[in-house]
Amino acid sequence: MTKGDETRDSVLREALAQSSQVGLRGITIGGLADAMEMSKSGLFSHFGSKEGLQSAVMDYAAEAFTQLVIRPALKAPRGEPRIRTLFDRWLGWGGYADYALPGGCIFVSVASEFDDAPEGPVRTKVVQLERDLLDTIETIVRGGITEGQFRESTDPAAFAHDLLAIVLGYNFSARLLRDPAATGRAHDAFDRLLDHIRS
Amino acid sequence: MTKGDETRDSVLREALAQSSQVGLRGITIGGLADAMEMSKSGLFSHFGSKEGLQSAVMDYAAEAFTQLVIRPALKAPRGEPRIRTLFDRWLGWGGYADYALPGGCIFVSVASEFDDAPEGPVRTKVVQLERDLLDTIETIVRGGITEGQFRESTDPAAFAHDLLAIVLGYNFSARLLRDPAATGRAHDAFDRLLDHIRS
DNA sequence: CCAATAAAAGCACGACCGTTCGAATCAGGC
DNA sequence: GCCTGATTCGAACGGTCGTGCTTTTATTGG
Repeated sequence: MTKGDETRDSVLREALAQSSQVGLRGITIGGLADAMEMSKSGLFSHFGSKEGLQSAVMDYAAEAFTQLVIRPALKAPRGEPRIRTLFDRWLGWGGYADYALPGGCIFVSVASEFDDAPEGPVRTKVVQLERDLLDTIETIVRGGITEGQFRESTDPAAFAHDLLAIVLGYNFSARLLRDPAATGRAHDAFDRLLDHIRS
Repeated sequence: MTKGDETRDSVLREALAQSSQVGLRGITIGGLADAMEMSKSGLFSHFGSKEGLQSAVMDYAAEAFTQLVIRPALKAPRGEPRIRTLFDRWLGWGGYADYALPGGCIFVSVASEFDDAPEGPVRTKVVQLERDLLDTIETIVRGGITEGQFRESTDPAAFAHDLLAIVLGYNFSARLLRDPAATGRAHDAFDRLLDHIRS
């Protein structure tokens, strides 16, 4: 990895951390340059535009999420263990990297930030990544159906949607309200969701 | 109502509409002034600071929500009809006023915006209003328990949390993904949630 | 109708925004 | 160890941000 790629990478790591707290729109070239102790223009030249930076952050986040959440889940046995691993890691993946995401899951933070945004490359990317995430969940569910662990009548898309809703609710309780019961409730909801599709 | 209060009110209406789309942080004194066709300073003088404006917007939103969602729910019979009315109106309250909230429920939009924000008067207000909303749901659930419609063992706080999660998920699917199945899924999830507490 | 008061406008400010560009500095291949 | 290209920097740009003043205009009570 060349020097340029190296700084680009560490800039993205910092940008991801900041985005998880203030959103993709909240990050600032100047603020990022300060945190990295480099010049605005030097940092800027790696991305060409703020949109380019935002897109790069989302790509970087997707890569990290794949490595820290999805890959470990796919290593677990098909069906319930796999979906449970995904859920557990998802709730806490901000803490699993050598760096941290102080603002929790960025896919949650960013979702409502772009829900009413006009069409544009960043929104398109956000939507696509969220869809990819739902697709992954659906695939795992389908695997569980094939295994016979989950009912034939299970609707994978509905399950994925409901699972995402649980994570959104968890984020609300844990981060906004700082409710200590958040984790327990999320797991309860998850168990109930699983009960419904178990055969 | 004096002239000043009148303009203040219409500014808040516009500010609420904008906030539902771009968030409380996304609104701008200048942008608001343009939309109202008045000067920045004239508009500014009604609120004293941007924080003051943001707080006022949340108060205004709470008032509208009470009138358009909570009050109609409380007019419905206790128990299931009441909680169902709340849910239905909640999903669509952006369209119920003579003005519209083009960005949907502002309590949803704003939740993740402030979840990692440092303590401050606006965050405090947001948290308090969200808590009030959960309290209202809990009270309605307790009413249903008293009526005998809901199980004695029902946990009103957990129900309120789960209901909120459904709305968050609905917002995600409907507004970010623009999934036409969003409404149906939200109602399905709501029915399942009710099934669980019905006696 | 006029005076007292409230509301709105005009203007300027310092700070920060994203972006451009030319100059300085550095890295790696010969 | 130099040459070339990659990388970073410094300074500046036009804009917009929130906010403070002073002045002008509108409203209202007597």
